[in-house]
Amino acid sequence: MLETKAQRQSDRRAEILDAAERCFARAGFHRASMQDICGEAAMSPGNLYRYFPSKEALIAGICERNRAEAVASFALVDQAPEFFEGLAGLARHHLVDRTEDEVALCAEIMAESRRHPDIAQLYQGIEKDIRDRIAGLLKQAAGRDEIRNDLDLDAAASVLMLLGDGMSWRRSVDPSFDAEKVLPLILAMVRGLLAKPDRDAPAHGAKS
Amino acid sequence: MLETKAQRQSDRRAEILDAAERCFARAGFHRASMQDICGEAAMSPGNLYRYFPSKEALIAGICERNRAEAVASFALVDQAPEFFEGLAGLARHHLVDRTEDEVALCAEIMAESRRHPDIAQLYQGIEKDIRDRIAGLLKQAAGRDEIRNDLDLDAAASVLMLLGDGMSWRRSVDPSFDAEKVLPLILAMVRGLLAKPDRDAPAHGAKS
DNA sequence: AAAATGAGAATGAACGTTCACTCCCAGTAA
DNA sequence: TTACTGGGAGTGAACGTTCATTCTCATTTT
Repeated sequence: MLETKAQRQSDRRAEILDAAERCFARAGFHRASMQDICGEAAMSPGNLYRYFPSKEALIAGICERNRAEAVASFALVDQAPEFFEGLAGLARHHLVDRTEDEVALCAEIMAESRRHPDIAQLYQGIEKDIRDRIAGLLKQAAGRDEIRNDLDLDAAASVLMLLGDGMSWRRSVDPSFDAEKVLPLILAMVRGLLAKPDRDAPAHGAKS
Repeated sequence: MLETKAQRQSDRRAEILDAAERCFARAGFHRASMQDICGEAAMSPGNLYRYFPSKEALIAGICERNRAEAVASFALVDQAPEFFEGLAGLARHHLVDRTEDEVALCAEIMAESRRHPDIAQLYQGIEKDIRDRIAGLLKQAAGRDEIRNDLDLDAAASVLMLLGDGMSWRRSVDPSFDAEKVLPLILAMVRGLLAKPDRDAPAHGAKS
């Protein structure tokens, strides 16, 4: 009884967020009006406002969902047999397999976090979370002797995040960008940065 | 006479663009109103509209200026004695030396180009220009035998641009990001990607 | 005088949000 | 069964505000 009530509410909220995601990905935050979202969600404004108190709350809700998803993807990588393999899987998952809409939405959130202080705080929380997980990954790998141990892990984590941002942005801004094609270069580059210099790295394939 | 007229007009336009840049960097495109810009430029709306026909035209004007500046910075690098040195200089100029406002503005333009088709076209023109110049740099370096010659230059150019975007975004989104600290890692990484494998690369300094 | 330059109030559209109201249905008393 | 009722779900017109843009008129320059 009570359960189903709460469940229904939660489902409805999820539906609304789905609709909002579509609108935001299509038109951006500012150009997607509440009316648009209401239309997409097949719902009147008044009713929508019973589930979310403001447009900003929609954005926040979407952020939270993304965070949950990001965290989940890290859990998957933790189980990879070897560090670079896991990293490659994570990169592929985040940067190649994502749909246009997901990338667009991510770009939108990043852009928005530059202006709305509340969103900025939320987003930076997520960033910190992700950064910590990356640092954890690196530390673990260093412990297992899979990467060089004289690295500034903090700076290395920054580099990895920066690469992620860069690929994500390039995808969302440059229609001719081919993530699939560039990813191997990136991974080779990262390997060069992180791998122990002892075992001489093989030449990365360039001519196909 | 006629010259001074045109000059005055041009100066006035530049002043307005300066004011608009400040406003846009501070508040973003959508939240910076024309009134704000008028205030910053110490000018009435009616008068401002005599110099620029729309808000979008302001954005376009700013884009053009940035393009001109970017092109100029490439000319400087072309004169560097050696490829990696030139690249490092370019990176420093674009990613470390830039002011907060310039980075913010760049982010704003990128975000806006995702929305406004006209801006998108303009921005992609600039991107293409820059990409061509990077490709030219790489080709030249390959010709001089300064970098390996089995590279996919197109993909390598993508990687370099992606790194630039990534650093730029990280700067504008993450206040704790220290470009100065990360740049050496990035450069070492790029060197690993581009340099000829013959001469064994020295270990990049990590522990400071 | 004529043209260029400037000011600032006015305009109209778009937007997020609210509010008064309707609809639907489970529960219950007759 | 039927009639009543309380409240959550849902509606959509309206509100107040903001904003880009335009209009009208004053001032300065040629």
